[in-house]
Amino acid sequence: MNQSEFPKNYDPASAEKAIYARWESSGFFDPDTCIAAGVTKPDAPTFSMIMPPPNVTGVLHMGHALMLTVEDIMIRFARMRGLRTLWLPGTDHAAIATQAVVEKDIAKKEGKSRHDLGREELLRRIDAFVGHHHDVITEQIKVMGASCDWNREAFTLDDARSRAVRTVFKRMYDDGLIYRGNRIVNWDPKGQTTISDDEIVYEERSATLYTFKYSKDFPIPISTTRPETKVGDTAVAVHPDDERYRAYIGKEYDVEFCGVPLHITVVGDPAADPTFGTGAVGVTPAHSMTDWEIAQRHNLPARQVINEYARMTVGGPELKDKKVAEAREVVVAWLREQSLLEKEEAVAQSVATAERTGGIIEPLPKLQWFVNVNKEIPGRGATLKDIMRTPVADGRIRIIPEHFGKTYFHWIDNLRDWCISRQIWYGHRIPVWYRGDEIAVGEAPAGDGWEQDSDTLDTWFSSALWTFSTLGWPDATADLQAYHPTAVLETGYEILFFWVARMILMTGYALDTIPFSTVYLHGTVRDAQGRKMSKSLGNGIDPIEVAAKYGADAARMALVVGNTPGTDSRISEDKIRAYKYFANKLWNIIRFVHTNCDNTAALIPKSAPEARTDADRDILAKLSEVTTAVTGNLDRFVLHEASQQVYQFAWHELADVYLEASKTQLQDPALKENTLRILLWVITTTLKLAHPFAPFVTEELWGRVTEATDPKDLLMVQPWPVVLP
RNA sequence: GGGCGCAUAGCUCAGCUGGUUAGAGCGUUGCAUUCACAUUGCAAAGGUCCCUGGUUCGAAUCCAGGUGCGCCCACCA
Repeated sequence: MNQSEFPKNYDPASAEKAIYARWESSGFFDPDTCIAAGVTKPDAPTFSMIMPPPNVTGVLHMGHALMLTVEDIMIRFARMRGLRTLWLPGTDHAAIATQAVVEKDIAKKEGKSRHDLGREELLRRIDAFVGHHHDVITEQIKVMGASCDWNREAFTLDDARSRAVRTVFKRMYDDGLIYRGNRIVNWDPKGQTTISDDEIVYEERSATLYTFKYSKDFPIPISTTRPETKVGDTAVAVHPDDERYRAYIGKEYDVEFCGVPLHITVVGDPAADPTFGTGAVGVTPAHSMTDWEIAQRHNLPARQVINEYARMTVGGPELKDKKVAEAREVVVAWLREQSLLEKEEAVAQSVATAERTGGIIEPLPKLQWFVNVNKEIPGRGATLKDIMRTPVADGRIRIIPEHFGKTYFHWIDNLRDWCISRQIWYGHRIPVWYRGDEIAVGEAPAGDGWEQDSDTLDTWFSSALWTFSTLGWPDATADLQAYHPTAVLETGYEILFFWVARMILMTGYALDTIPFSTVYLHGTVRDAQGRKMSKSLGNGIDPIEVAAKYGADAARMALVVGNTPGTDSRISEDKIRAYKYFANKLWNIIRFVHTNCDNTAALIPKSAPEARTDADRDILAKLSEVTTAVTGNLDRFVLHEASQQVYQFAWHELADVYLEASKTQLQDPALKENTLRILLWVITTTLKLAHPFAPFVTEELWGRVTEATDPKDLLMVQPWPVVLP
């Protein structure tokens, strides 16, 4: 082989695309093909992972790149160890996020709202948007080298997943776990929809705490930051042991507050904190979660005074139809006028806002669908909370890093019923049909006059089914049988609650098993200064650009080396460049052997060759050591150690020490051939060890050393090196 | 208010169940180099392992307290 065929430096840009195409055309991403071709034994144990589906809202970022890298390392390792390995890819419809992006775009370009377009037209537009992003995303996944099975690709909103959603919904409804109820929900007036507790972002703001009485005759002053809601008060709550107010408990008063007649009952409730404000709470059941609960305990009526557009619905012309902020001023002015205002204090307040739209959340009573997490499941002797807690508590599900288990339990302990209905159009429509007083659940009923619930389901409802809906459930498919429960769920710690917990819930409920036995949580990828990457800061590093410039292998290594699970990491171009150099180092190790040997393929030993010099013995011993260490670390998911060990060995043992020693040994005719055998043995083993981390360059070099062209000779399906005892 | 985590070389971080002179990458400094690679090699400098106390033959590692950061949760009216 001459110089032009083996250039001095590795050029990832020209090699990677062709290598991925070879992998894909081999069909070995699909475990069925592996079995058919004989690279995997049909009775081999399985190793399966379902890819956390990226949102079709955007394109891939560094967080996705980290996810794909970690998962691909696990998958390639498993495949090379001879396991029946499945990595199933997919994308997520991300209901609220996607609809919000498309609506915003239409508003900007055409000045139209969703109501101008209508439900069908909006959905058509969203589908077009989603189709485009899906294609971009799948290309990007390939750029990163992900060896996932595209034959089994899934989408959270396709027909198969829809059927799974309807089936679970129906079953839960029949079990009384899904119910419709009038409850206080987090209403986002900007997005015109309900959102879950987890989609709320609290913002620290300064506010004024007003202390006043409803009227001159009312005996108890109250404090609030939201005087405008007081027109909806039906009670005042005081602590039952509070001496100051005990005498008033049970008394009822009629007052006129800012032109609105109120009927106030004084109740004793432990929720009232005697040390806060005046120790008495004005209870507004319709516009506060806490107050709603107080009202439930004392059978108090709820009176809605704010509508879906955050405007007042009661009072005279000075109040009615006003936005809440304006109404507040009106009420405060009235209080001053009436000399009812006793105190004004500046306080810090955390305001609930919607994660997606930034709108200030207005708690409202609404008819919504809920999942009851505290009800005993018929015939199971357990609640959904129990189902979430038990497998983690008893160790059937292992969370890495371990300490997230504590956070997980803490979250479950504080969990309330899950509101699953959303007032948006994009998503799984709630599978409930109404006709007068009749109700049908699950599938559309025959006959005329039925109308389907207009709401859609929370995205996480369908995501929660992901490990089994992707494998064909509710049918008892061969895939479901073979690959479920999956081996590992690898995802970011920020969605432990959103997603991981709910997968455990749904799988435990629907299949009476666990969705996965290991949860591997990765941290957030930050920039070199430790800031989160964001569009507004403009500090994002695009993984696709990086892959083009330095190679996907370099990006993968940079993301994994020194990055422990559950911990945020920093990435910079400097770090990525360092691993581009590593790929080049591997390249030149092989290049060196090529310049000294023109029949590498024929000389590759079948088993460990004999050592004749101290240098030989030393490198073979080191090779065994690193093989054992890397294998052990990959088995335990300690990727940051394993990747570093490969790097260290290839560069500082093989290249720096043995290659140098081999230069003199190659001059000795008595040693030359054996030295080449050892070199080839060590090199081929090293390529195998490095392959999960840097799949492209190792595959390329493997081809150059073995000169083999049969798909079965691809490095990706070679057996993992074994250390003989 | 409740919970979780972090503090180790100039920078970014490893360091498992406590055990020789505490490690890596990047950076810095010096030397080398027509020899696989300058995307190189060799070498060097650089650390009270945040503080205090405890357990121990022995602590970066375990325990308690403190200080400083960060994150998550929450019904602060």
